[in-house]
Amino acid sequence: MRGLRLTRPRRLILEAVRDTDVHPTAAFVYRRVRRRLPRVSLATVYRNLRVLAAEGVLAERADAGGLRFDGNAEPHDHFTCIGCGRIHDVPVRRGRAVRARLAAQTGFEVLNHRTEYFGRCGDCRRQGGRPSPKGQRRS
Amino acid sequence: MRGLRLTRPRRLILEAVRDTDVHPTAAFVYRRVRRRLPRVSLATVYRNLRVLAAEGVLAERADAGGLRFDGNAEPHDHFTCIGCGRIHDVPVRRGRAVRARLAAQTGFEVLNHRTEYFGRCGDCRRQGGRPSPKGQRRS
DNA sequence: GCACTGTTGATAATGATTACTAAAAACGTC
DNA sequence: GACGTTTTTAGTAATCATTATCAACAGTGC
Repeated sequence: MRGLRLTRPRRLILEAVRDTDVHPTAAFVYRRVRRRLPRVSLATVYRNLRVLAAEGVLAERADAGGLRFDGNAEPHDHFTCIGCGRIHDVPVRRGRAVRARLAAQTGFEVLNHRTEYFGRCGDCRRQGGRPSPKGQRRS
Repeated sequence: MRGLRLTRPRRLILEAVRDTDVHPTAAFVYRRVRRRLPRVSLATVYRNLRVLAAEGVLAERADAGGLRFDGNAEPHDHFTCIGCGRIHDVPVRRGRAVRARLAAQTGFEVLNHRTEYFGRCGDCRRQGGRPSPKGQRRS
């Protein structure tokens, strides 16, 4: 984290992302930060989420519903439950081997890769039935 | 492809997606279709891209720049070149094993997974240097 | 032809994200 | 701690992608 001033809005934004496990959207972070800093601006939230992501303090990811942020900046994969919509972190799988194989097959230089899993989490499996509508909800 | 009328706009939209290798956005498809059907509406393009994706004729995917469509509806992974921005199809890797392992570790039922690779394609490697700005361009 | 159903084009509405700007805060220097 | 400089902020307008609405139209079967 090179020269990066930790102003109060910035710190609260970072804490909001880290203190939840929902891989929040900007709107979610905004609602959270507003509890402690009611006059914060939505633009400030967006701006700082991008700044913090550029610094590598946060990770940024796009999914079907838009932009999401992740307080865990270490490499890891994601599992999205189609029942409740929650996104869980899962340990990243193999490293070099897959990249080397793809490179050999295609001539691409693979610098990075990320896997997304989709399915049903333990809770939703126990409840049986099909995905509840609330699963589609954004947060 | 169950009962799905192949109207002229719909057919042209499908062809536009299939006749390119760029994994186009809706705007790109719109521009293409307009060449042959100048009065087509952007809403028609969006509507039918969704319809065709729902039918399984096309695949829909979200990335940092928004929605993209893929004429290849078979399971496969993607390699995104950070140099030129192009997205290449790559064969999907192993199937069952990885899902089973994750299920055992977490209790999740994994129904599907998808891997995104990032790196530099053959052309961009040969040209050396760092990513060209045009790489960020949308199409 | 006539009723019925699905599709279209045009445009308005929505929602997320970004740009802009004047004021406030943080900093370094004296 | 006042002063000039730089960064950051709040507030708001602007932009952009996507979706909704709806009247007109086309296709089908009777």
